[in-house]
Amino acid sequence: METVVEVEGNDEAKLKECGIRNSTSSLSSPKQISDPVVYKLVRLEGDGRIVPATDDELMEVESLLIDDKCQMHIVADPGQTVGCISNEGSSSGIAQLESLEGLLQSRNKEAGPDKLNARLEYIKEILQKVKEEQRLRLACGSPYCSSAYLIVDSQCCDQHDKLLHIDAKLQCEIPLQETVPSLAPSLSESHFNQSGSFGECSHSSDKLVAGGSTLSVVTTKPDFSKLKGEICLDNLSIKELHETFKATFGRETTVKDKQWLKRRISMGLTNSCDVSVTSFIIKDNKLVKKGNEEISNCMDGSYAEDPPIGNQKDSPTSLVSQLDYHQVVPEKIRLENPNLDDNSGSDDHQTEQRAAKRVRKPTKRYIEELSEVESKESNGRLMNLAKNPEHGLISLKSHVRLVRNVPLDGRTVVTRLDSLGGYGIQVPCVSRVRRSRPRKNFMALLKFNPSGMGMGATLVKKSLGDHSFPPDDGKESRVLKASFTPEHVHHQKLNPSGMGMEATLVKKALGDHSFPPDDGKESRVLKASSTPEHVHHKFIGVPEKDKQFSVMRAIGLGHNTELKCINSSRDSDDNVVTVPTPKGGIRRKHHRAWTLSEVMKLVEGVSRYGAGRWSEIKRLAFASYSYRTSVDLKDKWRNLLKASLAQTPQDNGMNSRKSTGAMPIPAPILLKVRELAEMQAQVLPNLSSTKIAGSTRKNVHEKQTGFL
DNA sequence: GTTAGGG
DNA sequence: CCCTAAC
Repeated sequence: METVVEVEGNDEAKLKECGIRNSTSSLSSPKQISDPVVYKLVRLEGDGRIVPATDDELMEVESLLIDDKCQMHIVADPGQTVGCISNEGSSSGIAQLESLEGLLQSRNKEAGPDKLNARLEYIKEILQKVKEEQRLRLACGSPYCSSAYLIVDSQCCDQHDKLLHIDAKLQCEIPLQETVPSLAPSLSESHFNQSGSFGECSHSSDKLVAGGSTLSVVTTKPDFSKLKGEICLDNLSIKELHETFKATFGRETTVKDKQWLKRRISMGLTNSCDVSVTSFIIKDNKLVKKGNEEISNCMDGSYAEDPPIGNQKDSPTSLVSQLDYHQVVPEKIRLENPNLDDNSGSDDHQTEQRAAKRVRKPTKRYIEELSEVESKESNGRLMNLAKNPEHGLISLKSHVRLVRNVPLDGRTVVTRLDSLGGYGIQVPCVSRVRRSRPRKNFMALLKFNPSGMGMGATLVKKSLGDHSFPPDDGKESRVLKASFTPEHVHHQKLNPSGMGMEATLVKKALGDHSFPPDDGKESRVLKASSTPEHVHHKFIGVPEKDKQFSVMRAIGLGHNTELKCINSSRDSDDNVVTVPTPKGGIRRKHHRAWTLSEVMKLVEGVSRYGAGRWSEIKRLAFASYSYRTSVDLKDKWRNLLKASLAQTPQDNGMNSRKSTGAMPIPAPILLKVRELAEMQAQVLPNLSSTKIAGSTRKNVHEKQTGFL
């Protein structure tokens, strides 16, 4: 058998190429492959010798690279080990490939001090270049900065070093969904799997190599693994490792642990590059598979921790949030690259299922909340810091995580000057801009609250013209809810009322139109979330002109009426916002319980037009129910579906939980719901079978007789 | 503006 | 029901 492998002819040149090419992410470019200096294609003879590759082979490789299946163009010949190897100083490229490991070791032995120094120089250069590239890339808005990078970041538990590279990381604030070009991950993925020496958290390369059938990809993907761990660093002395470390991180280390050093260095290099991800597999919301042991390695801190500086341990919370984060990101990547699961096998099923669903990126709220948590967390640590300056790095870590969160959103990164252990450090953080509507002036609101520092203030805006309140306004009164989340300690100082201040303003819809709706819809609920920061701002800043708009109006208009209504849930008439349900819960007043006939109409509509055509259904079947929006229909259908699926197994006539207080939905209807669901569920996957589609959900015009 | 899905 | 991202 013959195998084409890639041999680098010049170690240093290769390194340069790594930095540049990596950052440009231009893969599989023929000219790169044929770069006479950097790459040399060779053929691996059956006896293990390498001979120069022919042009034909070269072409073949190119085509492989272009092929989008190239991710696994790996030649795994039994008994033959090939690799993306470095054959430094030997352009002839003849080497014995007894095993990749052996070769690499021998190669390392060749590396004298001079070579090492040169390499270190290039490490620096690379870091520089990568940073530059990333910076440029950011400027151009190029999406190539892989989120993998971020994952790497969080994946390896110890992060405080990364503070040194914060600026580099900031370059990576690219919206998540754009981060994975279809081709690149494939390549890098497999490549990554091969090299296996990913960051600190991986020991798998040992196993890979030792395992016998070592694979390799023919790829132009820059491979820092050559620099990493088992390869370059393996045989370095502690001192050399220290040098490398310094070159990589820009700081000294006193760590004597070789293993640790190697991992740190390799991670440092890795993080500066466009590294592929997915040493993790997400399964059942847990990290499993490849990442398994690596993760645990991280967790036990034996590898990832920085012994000398390190009193720090990852707190459970930080760990959790890291994992949590993983759940968000890699899944996305995996979805876009189903191939990546090739060797995971077990969760193919899940992947398929998930692939069917629309992928959502984490919501702003999620990010904000996460950020908030971390912010608090880090602040708490800051407090400790005062007493225990030695622990400074802990808070550094948490702040670094903030950085990590930023790019998810593509949100502007702001930095705030935090005082960490006496040092002023520009710490990037999510600017928690309030969402949606401009914030209302809560302070004004509070003035009306007799309790002053309201733990909670509720204003009920009474309807002025109740009778004229149209039942089918569509939008009914909604709640203005403002919650203050205490965030930073010093911020709390600004907030005299202290903690947990919450104000809820309920504004009742006005029958007349003297009260223009805030947003075009009448008395829509205004929900604003504010941190004490915002309160602070209110004191200082000039309120936007409409900032106090609705509240002021609410207060002003309501006059005494409103004050009366404060905290007095008057359910006497329909002015109230909430209404108690039979079983003690409360429900929005104007919630309209779904009547049976409505449900039936809905089911019928779905049967006719298909689930998903909510607007269609709304228009045609619910024309007279103006208070039911298409979203309502959708929600209701969802609930019905859930109910039908949950209930049918046991097959009770009615919902097993009648205590719900909700109108029980007759079994027949639920059955019908499930039927429809199944029918349409079958249709959706195979788009090819148009016949079924036509009969069930397409053909809106086709008037099937309803089911009811 | 609609739809899907999480909260 | 609400909200928000995806479409």
